[in-house]
Amino acid sequence: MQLGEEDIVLKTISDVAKLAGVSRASVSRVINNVPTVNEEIRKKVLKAMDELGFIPNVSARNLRTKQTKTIAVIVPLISNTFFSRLVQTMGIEAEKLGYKLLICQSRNIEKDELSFLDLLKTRQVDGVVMASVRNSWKKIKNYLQYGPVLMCNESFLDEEADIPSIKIDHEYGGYIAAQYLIKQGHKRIAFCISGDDSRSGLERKKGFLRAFQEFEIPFDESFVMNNAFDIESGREIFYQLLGLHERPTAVFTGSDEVAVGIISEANKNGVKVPEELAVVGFDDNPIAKIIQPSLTTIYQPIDDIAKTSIECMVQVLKGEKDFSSIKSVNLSIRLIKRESA
Amino acid sequence: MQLGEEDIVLKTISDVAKLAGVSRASVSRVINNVPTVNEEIRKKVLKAMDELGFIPNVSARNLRTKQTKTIAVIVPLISNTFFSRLVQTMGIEAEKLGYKLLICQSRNIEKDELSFLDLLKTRQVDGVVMASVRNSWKKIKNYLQYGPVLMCNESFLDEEADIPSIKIDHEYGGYIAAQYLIKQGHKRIAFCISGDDSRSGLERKKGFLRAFQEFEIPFDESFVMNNAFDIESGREIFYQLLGLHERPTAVFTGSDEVAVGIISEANKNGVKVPEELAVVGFDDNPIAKIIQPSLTTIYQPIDDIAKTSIECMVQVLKGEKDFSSIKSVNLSIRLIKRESA
DNA sequence: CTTATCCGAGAAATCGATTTCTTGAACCAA
DNA sequence: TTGGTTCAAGAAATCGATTTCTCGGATAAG
Repeated sequence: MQLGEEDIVLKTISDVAKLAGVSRASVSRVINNVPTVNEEIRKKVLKAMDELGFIPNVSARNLRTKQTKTIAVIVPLISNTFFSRLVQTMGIEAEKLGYKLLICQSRNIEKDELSFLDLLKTRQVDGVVMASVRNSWKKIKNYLQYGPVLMCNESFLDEEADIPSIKIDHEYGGYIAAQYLIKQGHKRIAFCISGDDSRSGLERKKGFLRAFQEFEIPFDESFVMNNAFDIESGREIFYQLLGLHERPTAVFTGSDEVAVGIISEANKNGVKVPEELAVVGFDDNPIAKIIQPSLTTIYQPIDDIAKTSIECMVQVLKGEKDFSSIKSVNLSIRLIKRESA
Repeated sequence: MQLGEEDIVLKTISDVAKLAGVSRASVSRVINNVPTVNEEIRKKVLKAMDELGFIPNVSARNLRTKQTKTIAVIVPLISNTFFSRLVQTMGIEAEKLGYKLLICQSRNIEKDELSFLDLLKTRQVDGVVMASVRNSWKKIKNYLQYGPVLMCNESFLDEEADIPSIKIDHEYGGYIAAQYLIKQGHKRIAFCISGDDSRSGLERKKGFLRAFQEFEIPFDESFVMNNAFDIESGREIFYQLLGLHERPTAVFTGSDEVAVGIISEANKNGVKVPEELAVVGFDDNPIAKIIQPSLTTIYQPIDDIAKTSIECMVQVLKGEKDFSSIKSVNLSIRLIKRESA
């Protein structure tokens, strides 16, 4: 028993009704601002609520109204700066619109991802925004019947996948990065990806390869570097690049962190950036300007992605928009030229 | 009406009971693994649940059990790397212990902070971890009657504040930073703080000043830099430092980001670090190793702080520990010497 | 063989709101 | 005066679980 616990008696709507001398229904009407309620009754109820320090029990309301005013967002891990920025803006936007944001970290584990989607089934959240997808379309599809699921900066390669997505054009991002490097005379360009189950990574690769095709340059699959997701993995990749029998003259990473890890290690090993190794990142993270040489990268409108996703989800939840009518949107990106390439 | 919405009929415990030919109570017993339930009944219920694809409604359970298995954590903004790391670990730890973590961003707004504490009153969360505090002890105190509130890396200067805190010793951190710089011969050292309502910042300042006293060096209050919280503000502070009539030879910041902003701008302006301006950070963020020159900083055991906070909260919520019996803990920190000082 | 005890499962109450249904007063028209 | 509307407010049902209460059968003790 906690100290003072016995003193706390949470007041219910019935207590308020009794004190005000009205019915529970009337109290509920006052709480929910039903306009037809008589001014005198409203006053009595308000006074009673105030006297008792009444606070409505949200679980009871959730049960009855079948909604929780909560949106879940699934990300791999939140400490990655892209995701922390994304989730920060989503949280603020959700708050503004009267919703709570439940942040779920899947750690890229398929099973965990699904267990977070279960929040929909168990009615703990009203909708889910997936900023990370590892499961197949077939698995995800099943959840759509329980509530709206929105993709955020991710999508399915699967042609038949029919789900809206708020994202940037990753394919185009890969394309302009490769094009820029090729035009600077590079022919051996490495490509970094977090894993072969990264949807956005694969799309970037698609665009990347398209540029190679367009310029009729062959691409060597051994130049694909896996497990690239943070500074530390960037460091390791630098050494892998060194070890390749034909060393690439440039590298394109799916995140600024990886790029920074590579540059940092290059600096330590006396490999000159960009002369001996050009580096292009992705995101335009604050460290892109800090690192020396500063990082050429592809700017992503994170706040836009976040805001649009939440706005869209809330519109659906409020019934202002039909889920099936949501159009996927591609937000624009651009190459930011700095010193590293 | 959404497509297919009319098809979804969520099954309830009554449906399961009917199909299995048992009472609702028995179904509930099976769900909650009550050991006394007959094996045959258990099987029938399990089979029925499976057949119907039954998923329990959590709002109903929450209402009845008066708990939500959710912990709220209040942070200023999540994109700050310290807080994103903190919250990442908290989230994973909470998940492990069967709890959800609701991340609340106060943006250092007092009113918002209180409105998140209201989640306790409305029974939307079982407990609150405050990793950011702007309100006075008097205000916070009122919420303790509604559930456990734990401080995380923050505390009240107010002597009578009686609330447990899992934190590092900020005072000591400020002390060792100042001591280190003073021993290197610095006498004019600037001190950065996010604002004069930052509890942890004020504690660091206390320790910082203690070192000055110990070495009998006067401290000039004009060397206190306010509004220091991210890279950008670090940049601005660099120029403020330049503008001081007697330029400091060293600066101690409350976060690595601020330090990095200062160093970055120093590099651009040809001010040599550490020769002309020594810099000491706080946290040991990954960028501390990346920046050139690398950053001397004070290591904080973020994961420890996060894990301990959540473990502690869960123990209280599970009734394994009495809230009033929780002891505040000070986790150890240490100076990491690199090139910037 | 009878009575006391135990125990598992069903019946019913409960959590605290919202929402539907019902009622009676007020008002108007015939 | 009577019958028909209208409408605000009260009564009761409802959301979907958990938990307490109750009961009857099985077992043990006398």
